Amino acid sequence: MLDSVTHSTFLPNTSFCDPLMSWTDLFSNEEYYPAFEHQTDADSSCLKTSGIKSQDCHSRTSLQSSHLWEFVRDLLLSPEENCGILEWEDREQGIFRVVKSEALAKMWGQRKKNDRMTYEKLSRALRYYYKTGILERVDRRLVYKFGKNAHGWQEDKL
DNA sequence: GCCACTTTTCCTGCTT
DNA sequence: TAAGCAGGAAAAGTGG
Repeated sequence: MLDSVTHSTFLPNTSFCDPLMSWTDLFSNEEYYPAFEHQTDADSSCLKTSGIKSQDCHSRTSLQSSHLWEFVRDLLLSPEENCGILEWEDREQGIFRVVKSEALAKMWGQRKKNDRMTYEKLSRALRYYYKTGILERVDRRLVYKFGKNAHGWQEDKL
């Protein structure tokens, strides 16, 4: 069964659209760039590009998902937008890695309107998903795996 | 207002 | 030794 949140919005060549003027627009705003001083110019450029791109989008996107795991999933399914913040380790098994932990936390914080969000807090929330089967533990740092209760991440089910 | 669920916050301990 | 990550406990937020 398709996940209504994801599928229509991450088809190839589908422009990213930010629903709440959320993170992409926020990152296109210079006010938010100081938070990314630790990142490379390439990262900032990528984020800024995403924001510009979002302005002419045509459809609502999944990044309005209310749950953290959906937010993470949607970033993974939108490689143009995650700017290398997340990447698949094993796409078929649902194993992924957080490459830029601080950037991910910042995005989530913007999404939740919480500028005190850190990766430490975000990762704590992710670890709670182990209990519910949405995520499975992988014994490697910054590596997670979608569990049996996670949906919408499988390529052949999109 | 209550309840269930999710997320946030703080803290401690472990690993790299 | 320091920094980063994992997990326990409790509080806060949210929606039904």
